[in-house]
Amino acid sequence: MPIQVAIVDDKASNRLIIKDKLLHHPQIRVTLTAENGKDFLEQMKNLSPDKTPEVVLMDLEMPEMDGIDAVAAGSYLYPTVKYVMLTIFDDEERIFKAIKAGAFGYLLKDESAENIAEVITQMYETGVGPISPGIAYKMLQLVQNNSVELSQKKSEEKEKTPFNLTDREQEILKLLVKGMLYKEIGNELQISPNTAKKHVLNIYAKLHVNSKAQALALAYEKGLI
Amino acid sequence: MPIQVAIVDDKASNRLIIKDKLLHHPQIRVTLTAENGKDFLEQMKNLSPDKTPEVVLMDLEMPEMDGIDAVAAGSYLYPTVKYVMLTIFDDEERIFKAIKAGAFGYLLKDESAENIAEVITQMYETGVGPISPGIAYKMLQLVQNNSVELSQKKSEEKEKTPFNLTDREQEILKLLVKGMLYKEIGNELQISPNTAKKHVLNIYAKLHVNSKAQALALAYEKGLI
DNA sequence: TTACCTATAATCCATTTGGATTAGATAGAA
DNA sequence: TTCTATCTAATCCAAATGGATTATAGGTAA
Repeated sequence: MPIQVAIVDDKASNRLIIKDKLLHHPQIRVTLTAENGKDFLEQMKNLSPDKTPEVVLMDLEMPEMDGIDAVAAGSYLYPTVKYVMLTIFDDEERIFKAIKAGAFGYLLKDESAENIAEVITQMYETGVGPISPGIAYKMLQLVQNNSVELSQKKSEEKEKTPFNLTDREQEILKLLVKGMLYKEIGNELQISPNTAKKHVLNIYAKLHVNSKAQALALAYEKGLI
Repeated sequence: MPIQVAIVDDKASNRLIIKDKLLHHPQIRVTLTAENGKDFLEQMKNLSPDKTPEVVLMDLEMPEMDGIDAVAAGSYLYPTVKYVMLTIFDDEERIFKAIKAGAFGYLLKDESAENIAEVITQMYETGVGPISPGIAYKMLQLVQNNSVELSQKKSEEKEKTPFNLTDREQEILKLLVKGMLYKEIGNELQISPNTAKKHVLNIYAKLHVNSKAQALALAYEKGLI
């Protein structure tokens, strides 16, 4: 089955050029094109799940909604999709922002057909595309200078569950903070939505809050998740 | 002139394997091998300057002195040398420490000869190596999950409001993420709760979400707040 | 065994939210 | 001026949520 690819670019000519370049690669099929971030998100919403692209080539600069915002929303709404930023020149600053927003690679638009195809394939298989020296250098500097920490803590014995949440409750809290409905949580955990709700209300009681939004705010601020 | 490379690994077999892999690449010459960090530093001290390696492939775990300490000292004593960490498995924590200590690249030991050679070459030419997909993935996750910022804000350049939220909408998003009800938001801003709701729904439309919880999740994860 | 906790599930009811739509006021751009 | 964007506000309706309560089953501790 070919890798399903979406192209998001405001210039029709650019979409065509890239599409053409990929035409001779049978393992890749362009199944969706959009002319800006908003258009992309709207089309995604009305798409049957089996048509969901695996890799999205996303222009950085576009009217209505640019590529960074589109990736930010897209990587939240469709976390399995891999986003590759398209740039004309090496716009490191914005590429970096895009990575932070959830992009996993980038491509220069005038890349050869073979390179584009290879990046898409690699992206699909390994989860990341090649990182240019410039971006890698930036990331390294960042890590060397900024006090970024790995989310370790593996050393601590059993992490005491905050607020005495049970394992199940913690599990449900994780889904809760993703913005899921009772229905969806129940579905995810193979339990009745009523039960999911009961758990959520129990969590509220333990956290001393009384709404999803409050629970999320607390969970995020106190790092419960 | 070939790139001069050092290999530091406590297992003789590992040193041999890597050396062999590089044997067929005439542009690379292994000029120094050491079996631990201490050994490496001592050999470096007694080396004529023209024999100084340009790139050092450094194992992480070694007796006497491990790779992290060796890089820390080495990058101070010989700042022009590029240090590439060798890992068998994905040891995030220590790779990370090595970066902070001054390493500029990472390689999985079972990487192909071609990939190792390419990393060394790029390391020599550009200062950083194309990071292997596994490590790149980790770096990306790191950058994505930690709210790190690029060094400065590049002069002025008015910061673009994310998702084209208006000032009012941004103001309301701030209250939203505190877990407030429409009623409370309206009260806070001295407007009708209906108006507050309208704003909130407008925000949803711009973020392409359709619930408070989703908006909060997106806002928190993408650092809109 | 009894008592307790947890996970499961359901029901009733009031409140809140989300979606769609309409509309007035104002300010700025074309 | 006309067009457009923004902020304001309201209404109707359906869906989701929050609160309270009841109930069953399994496991654990006293």
